[in-house]
Amino acid sequence: MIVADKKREQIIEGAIKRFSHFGIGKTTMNDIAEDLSVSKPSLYYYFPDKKHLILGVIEKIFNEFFEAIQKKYNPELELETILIHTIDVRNTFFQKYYMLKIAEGVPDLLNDETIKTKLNGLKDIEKDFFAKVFGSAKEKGEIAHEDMPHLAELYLESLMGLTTMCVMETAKDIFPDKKALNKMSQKQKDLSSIFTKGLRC
Amino acid sequence: MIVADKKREQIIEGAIKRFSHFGIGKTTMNDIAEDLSVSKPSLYYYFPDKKHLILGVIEKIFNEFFEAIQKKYNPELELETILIHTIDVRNTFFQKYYMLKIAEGVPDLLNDETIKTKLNGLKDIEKDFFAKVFGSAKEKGEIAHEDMPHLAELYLESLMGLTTMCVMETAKDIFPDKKALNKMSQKQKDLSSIFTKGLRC
DNA sequence: TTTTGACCAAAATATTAAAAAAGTCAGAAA
DNA sequence: TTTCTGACTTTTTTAATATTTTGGTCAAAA
Repeated sequence: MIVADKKREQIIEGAIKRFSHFGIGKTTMNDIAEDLSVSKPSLYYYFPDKKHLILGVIEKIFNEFFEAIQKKYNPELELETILIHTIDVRNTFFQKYYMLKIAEGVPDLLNDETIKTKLNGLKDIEKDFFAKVFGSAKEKGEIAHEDMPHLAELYLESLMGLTTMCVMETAKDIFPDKKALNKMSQKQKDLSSIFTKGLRC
Repeated sequence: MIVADKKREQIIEGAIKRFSHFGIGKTTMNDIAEDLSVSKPSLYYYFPDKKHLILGVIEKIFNEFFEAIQKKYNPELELETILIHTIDVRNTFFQKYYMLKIAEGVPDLLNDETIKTKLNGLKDIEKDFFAKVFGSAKEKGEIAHEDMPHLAELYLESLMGLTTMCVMETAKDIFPDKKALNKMSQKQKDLSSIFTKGLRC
């Protein structure tokens, strides 16, 4: 890796530490600079503004996420098992980076076009993964269905919906406890089980 | 109906008109009183405070909702059809009373114990309805499953999750348009279809 | 028993001043 | 030339305050 890129990575990693501990909204560029023992203008040498640093953080975390999913993915296994494994990876990341909650603290971050595009792109990548998983299950004769992208979107959105329900039930500014998290996870798996069976007919 | 109760109902109906037009947060007790051409203390003669008026509103709307669901419910029909009918009723109400968004505008209304209890109670009623529907489908041999309450909770929460996803995609303070609403409705129905099939095995 | 005008206290809102943060730049260090 | 920084400016947040609105009360009238 080029030296400049390495430095860029270090900054992103420093930002991730702060973000995942205090949230994006409560982290200043100075905080990050101090953690790395550099000056603020150094940060601005590598990133045009805070938004692009956040963008870098999002990208890095999701890459880590997609890698973890791919690593755990074994096409040999039956569909339901694959989905359950994926749910575990998803929720590990959900827990690890809970404090990031992109929407929170930085009001109009989600209204920003660049951020929205990036987020949608990442969502699409996850959707493509599930489309691939469902497609592979079809080839193996496990399920009978046509429109895989549509199926993937429906499944993914149902999972995310259950996650959101869990977050909403949790009091604001409080980390959802293990119990609630397990309950959520179980619901997602139960749904996956029924979902899988439903695709067989 | 006793005269006093009739007056109470009129106040609730007046409140509903305001609430569903401007939201709870933007509606004052004076607004409601003026609409009904009475004084504010009159309102307080029938309700100890605004919270109890809101409680009355919630109760009335949900009663209307449950009645509509029951009315459309025909145990003779097959499970999937029943679920689809129910989704239509649900979303009609969702649209009709979208402006109410209980959480919004009135910050700690959802933290209030009385409101939470009421809301949970209503959620339980809907859950019981679905448990009944699933139970009846089982008796008819349509599905094979044991824990109906659990199943009902999972299904209901998935529906609500998809609704929430739709709301989150909609820009703040803007009514979700017909297109988005239809898409949401379609997703709920697709999920119901797969869900139903998944319960057969 | 029901309703109201006049009133009060609490909460929301608007205003302003102070502090903190984002972002810039000329120039130093590597 | 590339990377970095101290000192600076500008924009946002936050805090403090005054002002208005709103929820809620009460004595008295209908």
